[in-house]
Amino acid sequence: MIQLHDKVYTCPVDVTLGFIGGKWKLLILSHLHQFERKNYSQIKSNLPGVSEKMLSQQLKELERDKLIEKEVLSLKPYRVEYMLSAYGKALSPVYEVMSSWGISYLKHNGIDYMKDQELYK
Amino acid sequence: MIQLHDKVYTCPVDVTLGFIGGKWKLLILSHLHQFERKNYSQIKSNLPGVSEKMLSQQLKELERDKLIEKEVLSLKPYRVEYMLSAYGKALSPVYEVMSSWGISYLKHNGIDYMKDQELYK
DNA sequence: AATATACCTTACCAAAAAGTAGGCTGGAGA
DNA sequence: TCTCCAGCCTACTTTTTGGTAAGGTATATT
Repeated sequence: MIQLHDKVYTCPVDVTLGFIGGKWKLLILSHLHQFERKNYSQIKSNLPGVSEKMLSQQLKELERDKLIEKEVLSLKPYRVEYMLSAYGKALSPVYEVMSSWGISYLKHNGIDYMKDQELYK
Repeated sequence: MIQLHDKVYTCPVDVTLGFIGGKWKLLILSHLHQFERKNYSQIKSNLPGVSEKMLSQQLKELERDKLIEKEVLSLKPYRVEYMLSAYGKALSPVYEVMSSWGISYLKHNGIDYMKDQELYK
């Protein structure tokens, strides 16, 4: 049992899960892993189905927890770019293994993601 | 967009998340990764806070999805052991990276999990 | 005979997470 | 001037998830 920030965790994996759990965070992180840096709208269109509420909420939490960084490109027209921080990059194997596991699962189910992915856009 | 089993996924990571998402599944998997094979009660005591409902539900789903395997040791007194399947083992880097990420996060917050872990039992 | 332990299941309820819908600023382009 | 897009935020509602409590079988232990 680990106590931290008024919460109790059963093990280190549980601690990590506290930061990247939920429906959207790992998706955001792995997209930033794939594409390096992206602005708000680009992330939004990469994650079909995300609502703006969810996206800005999750981005804010990821930023607060130092998994991603936001660079403000301009203020007058407010423009930003998001990218993985060193902490976020340390989880790269997670994004990669989960991605290839998913791809091979799809392959076993007759879906060749690598070949078909342009069809899904 | 990927369509599979009446659901829509945004990418392969999302597909994988469909199998290991939620509060308990990754914890169960990483415990089985650490300890090789365990019976129901051992898993239960390794996951403080899990209810029997959640545990048997999640074990059942993980088994259905072929991430773990159950060996029935005896029927008359019903005794079983759970272990990772090949599919479950393919995610090992996920368990390991998430665990070491958690440990280093704790270290940065003044908790030396490796040193202190016997204290928490 | 009573209790304890392993291994579950089910019905019901509460909390957390996520979705909907709207609104707001400040350019840029027609 | 009107509309569009980037980049958000907030109130409200719904869905999903997880928790509680109880029940149930079979065997071993005291």
